Amino acid sequence: MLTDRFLRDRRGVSLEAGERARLEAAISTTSTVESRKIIARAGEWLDQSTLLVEGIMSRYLDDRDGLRQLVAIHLPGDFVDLHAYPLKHLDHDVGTMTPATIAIVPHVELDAITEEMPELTRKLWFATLLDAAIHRAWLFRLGRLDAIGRVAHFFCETNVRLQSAGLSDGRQFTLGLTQADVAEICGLTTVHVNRVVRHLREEGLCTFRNGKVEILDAAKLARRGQFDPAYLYIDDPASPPPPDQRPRR
Amino acid sequence: MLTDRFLRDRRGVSLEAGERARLEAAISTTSTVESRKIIARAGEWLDQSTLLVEGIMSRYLDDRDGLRQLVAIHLPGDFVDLHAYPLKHLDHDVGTMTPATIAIVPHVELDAITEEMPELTRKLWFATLLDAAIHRAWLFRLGRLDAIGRVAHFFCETNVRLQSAGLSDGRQFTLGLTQADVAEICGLTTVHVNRVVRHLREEGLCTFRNGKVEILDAAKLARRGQFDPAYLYIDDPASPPPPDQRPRR
DNA sequence: GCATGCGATTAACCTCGATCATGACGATTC
DNA sequence: GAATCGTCATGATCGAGGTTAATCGCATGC
Repeated sequence: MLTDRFLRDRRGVSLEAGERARLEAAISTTSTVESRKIIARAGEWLDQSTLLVEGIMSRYLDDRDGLRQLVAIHLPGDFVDLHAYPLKHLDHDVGTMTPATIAIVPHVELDAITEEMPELTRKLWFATLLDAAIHRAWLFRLGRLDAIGRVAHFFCETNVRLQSAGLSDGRQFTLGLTQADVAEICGLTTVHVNRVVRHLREEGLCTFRNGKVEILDAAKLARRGQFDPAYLYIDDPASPPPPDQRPRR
Repeated sequence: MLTDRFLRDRRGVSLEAGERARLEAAISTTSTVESRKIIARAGEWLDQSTLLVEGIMSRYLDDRDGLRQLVAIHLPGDFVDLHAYPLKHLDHDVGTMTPATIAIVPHVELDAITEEMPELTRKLWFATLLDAAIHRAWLFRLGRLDAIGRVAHFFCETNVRLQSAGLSDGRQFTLGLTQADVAEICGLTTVHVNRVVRHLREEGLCTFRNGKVEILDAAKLARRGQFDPAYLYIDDPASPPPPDQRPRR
């Protein structure tokens, strides 16, 4: 199903079969989009949202000189601009990074869901807040890490996210991105990303060639990028949620 | 009322009287908190959220060395950790920056609201996505602006937000923050924030003394920080939403 | 009266990453 | 086969901002 990867293995909020079916039924059309196409522009009024089925998409802001700062990248299973449902106007552009397959969900369908299925509504709400949590990790990355740490953190995050989508084995994965893309994500220049990539390779942490990332030493890479996957809210039987005063569940 | 400033003058989503009353009724307690206190820690399980009535609060992530990166500051009227309602666990700490008055809303009340009032639910959802939009502006700030631009952008944003809360006249406002706080927001050192503040003063853009900001040249300051308030979704009869293919309304 | 402490300020020094430039390699097009 | 373009690679130079440290102003407390 098109929604199979949506909220997969997320702590406590994975969809029930009925909920998934309802969401699937909300899809009006699916289509393929070529690489590097703009799907939605900042300020546009939207009455539908986009579920990413295959490929990689991004959201970004432009500066005065036309340079971009990516604020999110989206992987298969992500509801790319679900936040357009309550917001209606986006504050950024949305585009593809690679060829992509997308499914369209009209907002009128979401109206129906929010009227009838409060539990599913909370899960959709959760999905948009997961993106916000990733924004916060990116803020940490840009504000507190040096260039090497930023790239390391980004690779760690993407590895975990792709793994939960079943698209990485945890050791290597294909990311259709160039060094210039990574630069726009990490707030660096492509020249410097190139040097960072070389450094990471020489230190035996990871390699990045032809859009393919290979993790050589996951622990060291995570340490270098101060990466802790807790903010991704992924179910992992091996690492239960942190201790706290939570009632059992 | 305690909720008077919540979603005030936000494009198309201000609360109806009945909705505001319902939210007001959802408040269980109010209390005052002293400055620099932690309200919630990362990972904790939460069954209530906090509406900020008076004062300034922040959300932040710690790096390995104990340095903090602020990911949000909250002003009176903000529903500081409403995102804890769907998320249950936060990925960051929440604390006060100044003495504050807060109102507590138990999640069971929000359960009831989401069951019975889908329209209000969408507005609450909107409020959490507004915070995400601000996250994105902060990402732009950290990723694409230099030190002077970052501080300029932050002062512009805060001015507009405080103005919509009725706490700034657009020319000057009191922000209980130190230069060190601004450093944690802008990903800089306090020493450099000091240099930036001097520069902004010497250039006649704004001053920052004793936690008070005075805007000397709003247009120049906005230009220097590449600030465009669209992402704050504030109703402003003087500046209608950007042109697009939206059906009339 | 003095001690204490926080925040602002300023200087000296140095590093990280930007900028500018050049070239290699492979894929595409004509 | 030549030309073009996107991506990767690498060197040289420079400047924005970090680091360290010293000082000052001012409030608070004893």
